[in-house]
Amino acid sequence: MAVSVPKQAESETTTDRRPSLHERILKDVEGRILSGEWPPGHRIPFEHELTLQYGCSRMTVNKALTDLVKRGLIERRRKSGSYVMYPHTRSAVLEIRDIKSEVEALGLDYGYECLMRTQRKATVSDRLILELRSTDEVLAILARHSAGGQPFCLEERLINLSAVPEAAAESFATSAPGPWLIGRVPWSAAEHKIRAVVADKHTAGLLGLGLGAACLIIERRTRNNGRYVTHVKLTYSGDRHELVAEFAPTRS
Amino acid sequence: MAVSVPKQAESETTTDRRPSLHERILKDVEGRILSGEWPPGHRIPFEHELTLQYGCSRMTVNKALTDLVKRGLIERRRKSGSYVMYPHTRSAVLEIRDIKSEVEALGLDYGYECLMRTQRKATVSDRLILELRSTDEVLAILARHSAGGQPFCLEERLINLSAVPEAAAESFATSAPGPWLIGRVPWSAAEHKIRAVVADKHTAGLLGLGLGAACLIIERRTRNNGRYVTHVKLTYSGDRHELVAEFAPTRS
DNA sequence: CAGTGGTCTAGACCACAGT
DNA sequence: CTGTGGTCTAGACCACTGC
Repeated sequence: MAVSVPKQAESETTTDRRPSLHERILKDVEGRILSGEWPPGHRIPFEHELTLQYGCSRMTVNKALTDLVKRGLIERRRKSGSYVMYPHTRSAVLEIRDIKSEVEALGLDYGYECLMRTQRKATVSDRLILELRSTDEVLAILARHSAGGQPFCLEERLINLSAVPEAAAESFATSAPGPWLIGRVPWSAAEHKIRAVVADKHTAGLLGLGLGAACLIIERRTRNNGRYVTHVKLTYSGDRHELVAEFAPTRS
Repeated sequence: MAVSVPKQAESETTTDRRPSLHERILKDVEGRILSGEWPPGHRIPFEHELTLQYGCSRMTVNKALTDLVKRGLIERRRKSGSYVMYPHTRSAVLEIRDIKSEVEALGLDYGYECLMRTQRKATVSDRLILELRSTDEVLAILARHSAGGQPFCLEERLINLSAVPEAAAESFATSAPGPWLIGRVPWSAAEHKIRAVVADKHTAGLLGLGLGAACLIIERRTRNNGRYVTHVKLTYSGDRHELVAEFAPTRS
């Protein structure tokens, strides 16, 4: 019969045990890396050494170090040890939010209106964008989001009706397709393209901009189960809107 | 004395054991979620049930499910169970690459030239941007990156010399400060702002653009050890450059 | 060959939230 | 009170790799 083992083996800093042990180990090592004490290329202690330092089992140490690998801070090689990674590619987490919450976060009233809604057989352009067969049908929507009574963002959306047939029954007259799709369709991957353009006459008119104004364009194509579900092109007034991205030391 | 336990307890799909067991469990559950078989709100099997299904210990199941929590796919509540998350905020991983590799990835020759380099006591503007004291010194650099002989991107950089005193000895005449900093200064966090503007006369001249061209601006402020290390403003020609972001189901 | 990490086990105790 | 997840242990076997 197995013996009940005392929980804490104690090293020295025995106070606050709110954070779990593997979390504390992770933070300790992370701290030494970020402070520069352990520079890129430095070999961090072996698992069995940390095991002794923290008075815990190898699984616990392993969990912390495995997490650090996922965060891209260290790299581990068998027989050799664990090394602080050289920062090579940096990634930023760009949070693509729901437009309504985006507007409300600015403390403004949100408005939505559907300017156009067409159901059609996929055109050549549609087929290129969503990788469709010519027999597929799509729903094309042009809508405008507003903030505080002013035009905020133009949405040009294409929905693959073969992937989301229920969308055909929705009018999207008073609520945007984005949130509807999010609540209904499981997502697995998406690609984003971000670029700047000068507003053309049509866009400028719909967004209430002067001719020649700069616009920020975000295009997103969402994939699930091996096919593209939807494509959306969002056009923002360039000087009224700013994308903010937080940094993340993600693995790459 | 502990008994050596047979490694595999086998359920049914016993073939390929290249992927580890916890990885297989993770993929299985992930697959059911992404396929829509387990929709948002669905309660996935308890750990002890999966333990039986896969014929493994609870730790192995727990590892898989803990990973799914970190990926934002499920949520776990004690006494209640584990539930498929409703997708609320979606995040995209925006990869901010080194400009040189960016250019070379396009198959073009990369060029760099330093247009201005000033070392000075922090101005009011500098102090606001990097949160400095008035006694701090900064290095200000204006540089141009080119691709295939054409101007590609303008870099306006500010380096906090209190954080990186070694930078004062660098001329940055023939190599960009970005890669130099990356190899030298540990990073912990950064903020990005992305927006579109119309090129002013000066910028248009330096980038070889027509008046009124749209530009994509990326500003990045890098933090380490509680202070800002550097700030950089990159100005790209809007229609020649496109930011690409991959999707990531990161926790939020 | 020997040492490292990768993975797994069969238990255990605890915190917490429903009932 | 009971059942769930959160964490941890003291082992174990294996794959890989540098010597």
